[in-house]
Amino acid sequence: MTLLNPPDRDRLGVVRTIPEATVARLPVYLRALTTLAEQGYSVCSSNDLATAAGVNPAKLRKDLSYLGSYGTRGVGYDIEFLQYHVARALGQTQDWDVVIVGVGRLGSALCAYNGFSSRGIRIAALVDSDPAKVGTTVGGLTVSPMADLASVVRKHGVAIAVIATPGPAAQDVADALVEAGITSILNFASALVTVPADVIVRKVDLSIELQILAYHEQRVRGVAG
Amino acid sequence: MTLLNPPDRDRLGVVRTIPEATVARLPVYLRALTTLAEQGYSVCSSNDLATAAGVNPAKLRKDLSYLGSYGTRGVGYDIEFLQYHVARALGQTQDWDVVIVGVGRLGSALCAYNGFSSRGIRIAALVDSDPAKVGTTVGGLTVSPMADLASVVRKHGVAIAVIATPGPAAQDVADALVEAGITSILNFASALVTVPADVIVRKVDLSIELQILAYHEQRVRGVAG
DNA sequence: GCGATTTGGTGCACAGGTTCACAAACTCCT
DNA sequence: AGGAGTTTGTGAACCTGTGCACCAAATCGC
Repeated sequence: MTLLNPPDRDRLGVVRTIPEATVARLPVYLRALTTLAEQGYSVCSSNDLATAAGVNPAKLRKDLSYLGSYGTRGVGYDIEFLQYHVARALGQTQDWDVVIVGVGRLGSALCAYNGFSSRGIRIAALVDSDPAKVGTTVGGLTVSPMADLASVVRKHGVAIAVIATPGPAAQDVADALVEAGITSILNFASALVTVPADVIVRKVDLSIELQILAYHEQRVRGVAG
Repeated sequence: MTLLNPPDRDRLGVVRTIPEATVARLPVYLRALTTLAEQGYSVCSSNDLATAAGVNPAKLRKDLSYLGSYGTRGVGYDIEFLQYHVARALGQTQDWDVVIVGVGRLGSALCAYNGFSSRGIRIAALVDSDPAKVGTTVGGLTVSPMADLASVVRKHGVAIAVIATPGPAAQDVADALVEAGITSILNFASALVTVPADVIVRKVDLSIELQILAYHEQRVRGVAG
């Protein structure tokens, strides 16, 4: 994955890039902060937050230091203040519209998932190639045909799409998404999709996760008997 | 993650540990091999397979070398032969029974997903705490109550479980799973669960994936305008 | 047979990420 | 005001993973 755009700079012009591994943990920290806030805390130490997030305290501090210096030595982090800055770093000062392609069981489940709205994600539209599904309502949204993809994307200013179709359809869908102007794709289909270099694809594969667990089971099994 | 069991050794007694990053890619290779086989190929080079799997050829060769020396220089890999050995390394010589806890939309979607059976994964049982769901049939399986969890696990010899409940229930479910003898957990709930050191947990968080994509969108957006 | 060609296996250097350890900076108490 | 106790921010060592570049081994053509 190559990032072609120039990196962020702070007000002194110093390059401030957030490592990929850190970016992946920021949402976890944000959730942990919310949990702590709900429990009534207003300040927390790196130890508290690291425990709540399930990481090493040193790693947490280093991660947060990439965003800036938002803690106070001898005191800790102001939760609300840090929450704001982590959310800001992640781009959650605005809501991001997402289009889901493929309204099967998984697509419907995603659509009904209500953990998105509080994290700056809004399901803006549903698209499916099956004429029987087009026009039906799922989770308050009407399913549009694939032919309307480009206009749907343009209308809502959608940049992020989810592929929740069967594997064989994934590449065609990805091509259509790129054509429509989508630049970030979350791919649940069990197939590799190739896209231009300026489009980012993340892949979530349910059976691979279970296969990895099976591998570890087999390892201990092999030693035991 | 610490592996407490002694590592595998080959017949000469040499330690043969497969790096975690490699383990995570083996299922991808296996799928790519299946695709190539379906296209009529019986042999492939590391280049062919790497392209099909979307990785660097050198990385592919290094990954496969951890399993043993199953290619032929000047020729390539015999697809069927390699398929067998990758499957064997992953523990796919047997089927692995999985229990799903939480038969909401996501649990049902997982249950209906038919990519599992061909990858050595079998959904053996469904469990839910909601009395209204207990006794209903989903994807050919009858939903059992949480109280029956231990006996279900024992009966089928299940070692792997999936948590597909709302976040707040996740820790209680994880505790019950550990108590029932489960040693590998795939957690879809948006909450951190803590387990004893000998239990492996993998976490898949849908909103985190989208938040990461949103971050990258914001980055390019920030430069553009 | 033998050289040219193809292709797997692997040593090595580099990059990225993690963890430790410690100085800097803040609070609190006297 | 100053010392004791906390807690952050970060330099540095370490570890894992990646990818090049080359060696070894097999095939092919003659």
